Amino acid sequence: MEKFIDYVLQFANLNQQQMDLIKSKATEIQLRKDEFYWEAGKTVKQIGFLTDGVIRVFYYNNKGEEITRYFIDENHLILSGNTIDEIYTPSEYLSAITDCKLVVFSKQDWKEISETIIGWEIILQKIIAKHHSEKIIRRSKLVSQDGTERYLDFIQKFPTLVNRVPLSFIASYLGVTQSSLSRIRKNIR
Amino acid sequence: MEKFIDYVLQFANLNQQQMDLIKSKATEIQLRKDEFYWEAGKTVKQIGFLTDGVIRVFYYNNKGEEITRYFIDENHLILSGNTIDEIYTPSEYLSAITDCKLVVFSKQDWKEISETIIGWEIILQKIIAKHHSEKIIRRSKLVSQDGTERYLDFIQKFPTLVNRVPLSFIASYLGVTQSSLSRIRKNIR
DNA sequence: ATCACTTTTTGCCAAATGGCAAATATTTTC
DNA sequence: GAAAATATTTGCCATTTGGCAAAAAGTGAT
Repeated sequence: MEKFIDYVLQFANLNQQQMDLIKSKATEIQLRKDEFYWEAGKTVKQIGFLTDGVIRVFYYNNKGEEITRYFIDENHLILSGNTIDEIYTPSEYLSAITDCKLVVFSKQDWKEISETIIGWEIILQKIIAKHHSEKIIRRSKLVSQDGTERYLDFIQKFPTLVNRVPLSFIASYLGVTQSSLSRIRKNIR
Repeated sequence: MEKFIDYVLQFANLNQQQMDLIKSKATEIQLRKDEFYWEAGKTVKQIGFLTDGVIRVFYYNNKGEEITRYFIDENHLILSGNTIDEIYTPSEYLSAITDCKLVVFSKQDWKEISETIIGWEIILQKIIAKHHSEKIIRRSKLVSQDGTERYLDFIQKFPTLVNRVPLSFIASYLGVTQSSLSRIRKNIR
């Protein structure tokens, strides 16, 4: 819970009253490994903040293969697609790679909280825009790199994920097969 | 000019006064083929809308290779990075692939226009978010596709670009070499 | 029409990656 | 701690892509 308050404090000042409001509206939930947080086609009714664990975002391509689009780790808002919209139905899945803890707010409560924190709405837009830009840059870079470069880039950018995320998911994220990534790893050592 | 008004009308209603305001603030400019619209490191002072032509967005990777990140064609706002911020200095280049016509607004005028159109600010955020999401999805898809799939996807999504953009830029965008793309093209026929 | 210049295609071969299945290694469960 | 389940590595070979340079095709100016 404190983690979420700290997160917000990075971007806006909060007085005691605001903090209390946030705390009163927050619900802490847990996900066990392999549990879904979102499923494609099911409307999302909450805004979530991940305090512990790792979640992966994936979809099925037209060959029916599961493609990992990215990972979310602790201390990040879950902002896939247009979650913030009042009604949002994702076209992809979010599932827990490890056991997870989250703080969630109903959209109604979230709205109420937003309204009491001056400028929060705009700040949130900027956070989203920043996340988006980073993802675009990150995905774009992959395209012009070979497997080894992609992997080196990955471990440099997400050192804390490497040991918590199965190889197969990283491979999918990087757009190489699992066996290729295994060989790439071997060559690096 | 009318093209820009039409663009805005897709998202918001405008009365005569608002249209006149927009017209009075707009400046039409032209770019000749290969001219830069933005250069990395040079602060952007305008908001631009492309009415004719094609622009490509590119950067240099760590090997010094020019990587095309995407193309912008007519009737689109130029919204790379956080252009909308008051001060924005891009880290990439935008250059005209064909002769281009644009409508541009100084940031000051843009702000003034925004303030007279109710909800415009929010609508703009949504447009940006939508553009971003599309780019993320588009780039992500590439990663799990081979060259042929990437190219087929490209011509399906951007049929009007294929004949106006040199092969080498498309190849760079798709993350394959020029000669590979040439062979891919041959196989498709 | 010709020349100069740019873009695209092609040939040749090397390197990287994929596909599949079996062998190892690691983790989980009882 | 052993058995079962899951994840990773490896071997083998086919396919794809890259790299480089030359040839061919296309474009534009005179």
